[in-house]
Amino acid sequence: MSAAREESRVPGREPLTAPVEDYLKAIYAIGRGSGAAATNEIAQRLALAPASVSGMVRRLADQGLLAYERYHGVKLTESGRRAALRTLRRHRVIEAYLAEALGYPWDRVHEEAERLEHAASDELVDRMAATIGEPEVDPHGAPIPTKDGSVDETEYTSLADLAVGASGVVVRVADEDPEMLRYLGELSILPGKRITVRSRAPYDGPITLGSGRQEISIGPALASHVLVAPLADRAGKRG
Amino acid sequence: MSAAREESRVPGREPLTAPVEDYLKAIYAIGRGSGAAATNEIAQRLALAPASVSGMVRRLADQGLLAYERYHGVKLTESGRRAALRTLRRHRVIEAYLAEALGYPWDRVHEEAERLEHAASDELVDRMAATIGEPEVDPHGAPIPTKDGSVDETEYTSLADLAVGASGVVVRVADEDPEMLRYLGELSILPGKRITVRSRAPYDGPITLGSGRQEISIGPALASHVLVAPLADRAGKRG
DNA sequence: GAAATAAGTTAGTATGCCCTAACTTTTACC
DNA sequence: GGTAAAAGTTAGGGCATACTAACTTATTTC
Ligand SMILES: [Mn+2]
Ligand SMILES: [Mn+2]
Ligand SMILES: [Mn+2]
Ligand SMILES: [Mn+2]
Repeated sequence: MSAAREESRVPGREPLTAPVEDYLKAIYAIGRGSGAAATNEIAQRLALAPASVSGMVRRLADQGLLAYERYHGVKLTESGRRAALRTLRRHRVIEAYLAEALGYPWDRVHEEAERLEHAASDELVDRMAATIGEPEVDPHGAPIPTKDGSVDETEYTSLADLAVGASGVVVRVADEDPEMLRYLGELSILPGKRITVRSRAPYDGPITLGSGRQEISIGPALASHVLVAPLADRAGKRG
Repeated sequence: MSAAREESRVPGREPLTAPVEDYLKAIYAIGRGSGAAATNEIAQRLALAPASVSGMVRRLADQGLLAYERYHGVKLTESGRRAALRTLRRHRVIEAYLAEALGYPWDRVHEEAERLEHAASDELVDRMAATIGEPEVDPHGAPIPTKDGSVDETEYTSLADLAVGASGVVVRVADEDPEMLRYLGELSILPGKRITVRSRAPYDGPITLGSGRQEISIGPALASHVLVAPLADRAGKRG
């Protein structure tokens, strides 16, 4: 009868499980900028059956991490967003630390971080960040959320969308596919690299790029995974 | 009907879960030197109900990790022992790395390692070990198993068992209780320290130690958690 | 060696997270 | 705006891991 005897249901006090953290990250990534995330999209990202997502999403909504409207997708609550960003910070600090302090190649940090992000304490993550000089981006150029939960949400243009003749600086590449990362490395399409779109063949044809003094040609599927900060240069943006 | 269609039951190929790894470590620790581990003792170490241990132990035996005789405890099989030592290596390398490379205080490495040991890949652990110069012991003096699964199993004397007048070098202290570790640190009872037993009061009374040029007095409960390598010195071992 | 105690097991239940199959709701299209 | 396709949910399981309560086996004690 006394309230003190009841299950103490302070939401957000108990540590989240690894699956829960991965759901929140996925939902954050899909709905970045407050959009809603669809069940099927979550399922695809996490390689789960849609039915599994329906179940989990309901539990997360009960815990106050999501706003869920049946048949209409989910959105992170403020509490869910904070949790997502905490995991994202862990993930990216760990990636940066592995690359910087332990010589991990950039194509293998993601997989390792995907597990460690659920096991590392805040203190460890903070020590890692301090040791490598508080980096602002991970090895793939993704911004690292701060401890207080803010993050740069600038939306960049993909190389696939950059106009012919335009130039940009590579700011970020997709981090999940090791083979793709190795290939980008070979082409030295790396964060910081300046690139100009020379031509684009029709019907999803190859995109020819000027990078340094070489000319390289990539498909649009690859180009779409490279984000650039456009530069206003001689060629302008007409295309 | 074809054997190839059957569930492929190659034992020891699928990665072990965190609980399983912790069971194996506990069983190894209890039965070090091939003794058997009792259900209640496993339960106590892992802070679980004995009934839970009965259940888990059966599954582990089915997987070939344990030899289990109902009502008579368990022993690690060769495969179980290998798995236990792999986890132990991870745990101890991680502890050493946290202390050495990230400035973690020795009283907090254990808890962090207890989680990371299940998430770190072999490659990460090997890189950590290489980075800090392939240490042979963790920060509490426990020997680090090698990659091929061998480990120094020397049994040391506890300070509680050292004869009055005898001296020894501290080789290892219990690693689980942070408060105890902080206290030992204050007393500078650390691995490498040379200590002489000056006197021992009866009825579990205090043990007086000479350490450096100071004299300190500790209870037998604490002394039992400090392992020493006895020195044959002037005082000898009579006591 | 029988009774008392300690140790260990089984039965039954819970929770988290996943699955497939069958159903319902939404949406897209003519 | 009715129907087909797509998207999403529910129903019904499975497995791993834990718990408590009740029972069984082993050990200790007199
Ligand atoms: Mn990543
Ligand atoms: Mn993850
Ligand atoms: Mn430890
Ligand atoms: Mn552990």
